[in-house]
Amino acid sequence: MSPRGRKQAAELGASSRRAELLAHAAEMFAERGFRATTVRDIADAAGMLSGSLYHHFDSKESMVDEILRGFLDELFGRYQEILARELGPRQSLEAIVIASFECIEARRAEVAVYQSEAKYLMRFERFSYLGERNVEFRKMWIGLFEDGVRQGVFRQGMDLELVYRFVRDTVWVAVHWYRPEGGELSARAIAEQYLEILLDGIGVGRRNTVAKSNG
Amino acid sequence: MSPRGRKQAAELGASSRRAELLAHAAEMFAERGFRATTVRDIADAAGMLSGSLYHHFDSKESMVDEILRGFLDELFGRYQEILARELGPRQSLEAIVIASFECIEARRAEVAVYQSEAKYLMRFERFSYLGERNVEFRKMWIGLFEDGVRQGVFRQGMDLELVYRFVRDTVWVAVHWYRPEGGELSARAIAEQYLEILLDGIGVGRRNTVAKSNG
DNA sequence: GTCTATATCTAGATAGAC
DNA sequence: GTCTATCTAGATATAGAC
Repeated sequence: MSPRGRKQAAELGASSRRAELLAHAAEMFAERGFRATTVRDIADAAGMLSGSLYHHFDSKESMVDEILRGFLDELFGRYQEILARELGPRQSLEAIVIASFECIEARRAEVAVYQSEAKYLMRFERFSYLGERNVEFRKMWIGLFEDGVRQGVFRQGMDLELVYRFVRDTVWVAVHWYRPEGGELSARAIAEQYLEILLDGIGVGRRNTVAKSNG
Repeated sequence: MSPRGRKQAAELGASSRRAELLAHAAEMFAERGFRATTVRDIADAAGMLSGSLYHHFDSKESMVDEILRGFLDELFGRYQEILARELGPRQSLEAIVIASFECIEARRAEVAVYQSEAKYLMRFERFSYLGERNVEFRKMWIGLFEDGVRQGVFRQGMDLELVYRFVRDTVWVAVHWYRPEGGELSARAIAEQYLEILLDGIGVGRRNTVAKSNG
């Protein structure tokens, strides 16, 4: 083997070990939470001792950082790509919801870590990008809804800030119960059912019968 | 003051101190998470030293236990009460959603603790009641939706397990952003907007236009 | 009922041998 | 690249004085 070949193999070996450690870490951060997971837990899962882990990462924080950056970059790229296609508000909404559920399917652990730890981590300067991403995501969603209302495909008179929060939350909390392995429901199938509820509602016919509050 | 009066005052003092400590604990568990909150944090907030806290509670676990039991008992009682009124599926749904948002308003910290810590705590025997409550809540919701479909007020052909999860999640995750103090939106006002989305959807007219998956 | 002092444990992280 | 050994900090919890 040439020196170059050896070097490449070594790098591949090192990076695959890194990836393996990250995968274990993501799984455990998702399952028990970031703070409840010890570096010993992660090292154990990978069959090494905690000291050895520091050859690959310089802290537990660096691990969660890498996990979150990777996930957010991909997700944001995917959303941008869909919007760039200019399908119109309704089809963009559908594509984005489907992409989100597919993301849950493909990167369950990462999504769960983001979902349950972002709020806590955001307070540290190192993780300020989490807040920035939130702003971007919000702008994207609200813009989509505004377009939809303007074009007459979404109802008028809704509080779009609320709509945004409901959609965002409902899509992402699914990560806590969605297990593609066991059941038969594909990400697409779930997305379709969800979109049916979101676009048409669960009621039969239009109502406007909820008693309005006095205040 | 009579001996009896003194005893009552002492008990009242003790129990109000307990309540105060629990309130601080709930606030901090909600904000930073159960494990990230130290007994020192709680004691500090109440203006005492960590050792003194153990005069009132025998462990940090006991504190979160008391918080969750109190919250779940009240919430479940409230739901039962609404169902006992036999208002029919649609009005029951509306009343339960409104009651849930009111609960978020009135007991924000407790709801947040339940929301973010139940999954972790459930694995310990001491907190097995969390799992039991989940089963009861699920039975109640699914039953409500089944009645509604049977009576023709909710659409047929929906996966009610999915509907249940979406409703449950959307209602409860609101605790992470809903701050009644600042804004003008009352719990009732949010519940109404939410019910409008849930019952009628955000789309204009019926569609059935989501491309069905091939699988 | 609170304080002081401290026992005990567990965590993240480092240094140097192999 | 992994192991052994260990440092340091911070956590829960306890005991006994006041």
